[in-house]
Amino acid sequence: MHAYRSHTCAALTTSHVGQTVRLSGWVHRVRDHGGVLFIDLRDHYGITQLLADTDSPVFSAVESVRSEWVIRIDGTVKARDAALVNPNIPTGEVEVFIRDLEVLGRADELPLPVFGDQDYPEETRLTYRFLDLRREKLHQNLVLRSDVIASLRRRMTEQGFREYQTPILTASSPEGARDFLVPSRLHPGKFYALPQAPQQFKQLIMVAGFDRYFQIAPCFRDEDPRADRSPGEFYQLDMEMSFATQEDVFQVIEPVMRGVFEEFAPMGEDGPWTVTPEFPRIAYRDAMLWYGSDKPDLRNPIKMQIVSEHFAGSGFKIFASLLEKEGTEVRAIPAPTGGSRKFCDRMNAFAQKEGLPGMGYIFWREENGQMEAAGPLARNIGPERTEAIRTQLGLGVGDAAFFLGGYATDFEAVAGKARNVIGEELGLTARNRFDFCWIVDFPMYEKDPETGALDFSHNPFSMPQGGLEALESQDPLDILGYQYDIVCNGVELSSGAVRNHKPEIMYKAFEIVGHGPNFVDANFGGMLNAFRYGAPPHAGIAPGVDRMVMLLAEAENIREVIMFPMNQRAEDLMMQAPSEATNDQLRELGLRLIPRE
RNA sequence: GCGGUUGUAGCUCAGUCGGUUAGAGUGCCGGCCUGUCACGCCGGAGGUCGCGGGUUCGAGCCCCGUCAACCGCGCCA
Repeated sequence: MHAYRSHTCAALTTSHVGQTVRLSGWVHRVRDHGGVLFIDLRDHYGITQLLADTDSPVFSAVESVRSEWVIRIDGTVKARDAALVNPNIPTGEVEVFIRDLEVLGRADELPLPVFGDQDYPEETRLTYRFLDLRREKLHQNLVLRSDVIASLRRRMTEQGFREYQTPILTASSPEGARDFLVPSRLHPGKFYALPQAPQQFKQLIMVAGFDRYFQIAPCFRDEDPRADRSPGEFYQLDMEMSFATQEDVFQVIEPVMRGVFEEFAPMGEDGPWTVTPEFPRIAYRDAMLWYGSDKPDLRNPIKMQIVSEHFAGSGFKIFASLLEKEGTEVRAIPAPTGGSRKFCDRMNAFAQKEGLPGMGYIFWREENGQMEAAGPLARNIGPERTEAIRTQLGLGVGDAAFFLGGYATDFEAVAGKARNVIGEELGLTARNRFDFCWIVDFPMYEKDPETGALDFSHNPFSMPQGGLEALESQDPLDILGYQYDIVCNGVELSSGAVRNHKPEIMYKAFEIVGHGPNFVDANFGGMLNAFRYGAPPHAGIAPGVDRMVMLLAEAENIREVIMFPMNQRAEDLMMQAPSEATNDQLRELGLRLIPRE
């Protein structure tokens, strides 16, 4: 017989009754009744109930085991009486009578119980991650993660993509985020950088003629974390394809995403969560107008509209005078079923908390058998304008609408948040669904609101729509890029682009933001040089693996889907990273530490 | 860097208006218990109330400072 086990803790059924078996695992729970005691034995696969009584030759030894000890037992499989079956576990119809016991690993008193599903502080959980990972939820999340990655690989491979590795120690590239630097021993004073993404490498792979590349790629960015953003490192399904248009990328990736989300959809009350059959495509400008965000949650049916005309020259002086300024507008957030003063006041308070002067509202109610528009705004602008607004928004009795005015860039973000809160509070936002969309037609450039300087609004590798001609003839702020995002349930899952593979367009694109050829050569020389020797048009995208798993696991925090995550301060509490370097190490690298004030 | 929340037993938490010996559940240790599956019953140990200072006759509670964790902003595809 095998040294440790003949079966796993999930394997035994009534068909094994009478057999002598060997099991190993962790002591999940002990129930000691004096003359008889039960142990739930747990391994990766499941739980099996063991029992021993005074007839067992090792009874006294069994009495001494404690939670989370690792043990090996030999025993006899017994069927349970009908009344004693545990329907909650797959092995609930049998149990194993212990005849021999070996303690393989004792456990001290636990700083974090494995049994039960109570919440514990992050600090404890991260310090004892190996215990937390034994717990069912986290354990399952990481199994899910592995299965999702395997599925992504299979789906990409089936479409003719191959996985190629790119360097981890590479050169710094100014893509936006702060680099992690690694000092070079052989070149004192010089540094490698960890890749923020394999961006330039995958484009070089296209130049090298590999046609279809993908990689489950580690990416490194030295930026502060968020609940949905792990400090330092994360993984992307990075892909790139040659002779491809934006449409080709969509045709490849959409079925991969839909397939994976259908394959691993969580179970809702009415069956598994559903996935958008065909991802709608929404222009960036429309997304900002309709949803106040470039990552809209489409489970929420609310769509904002421009209603400036109803307020221009109206009796509501705040908006009327506002609209006399160039570039201002008034937008409405329709709120079906939100027609109560209490709700409207609460939303107005929300807007004030978010830093706006307030959020005007109208709501419609029935008074003496007649529809009546209520709220201070309605009185100010009069019945005709109020009715025109109601008609435009398609609202009726019991509904409300909120209004925000000024420069769109000043209130858009709050409007987007308000839309989320309204959808959530009124129960309009659907549940148990993955609602995907493509956000397309991102602007190439944006203006810094403070300095007025132009900068790339996404990354500088995208091909401008209209090519060189557009760069030379159009107002930079009007130029759109072949740049796209996948968004699911309000989460930005990825962004991608048709790449700019022509050196002359690259130089021109950088010139617009004030970078001369020397800057471009110095920072992107490796890639640009390759473009001089026959570069195919190419395009790609890079969906974030951690966020996909987060959505599928219904996790609120990205640490719930990462095996060994760092904390909010980018520390690994278990491995004690980062740690100090020895003087010898520093000397070898030619580094000296400067004390910080 | 800034803002918010939190910090009391190994763990999860309660702790009233500032009041005399700081509690509960769970875990741990001991005892009892032959059908439990969150087993049950009895007993016990376990506390720098994050840390420092202050107000007060008296501080877990009030004030000031500080540290840490998480969430958010800045930052970041």
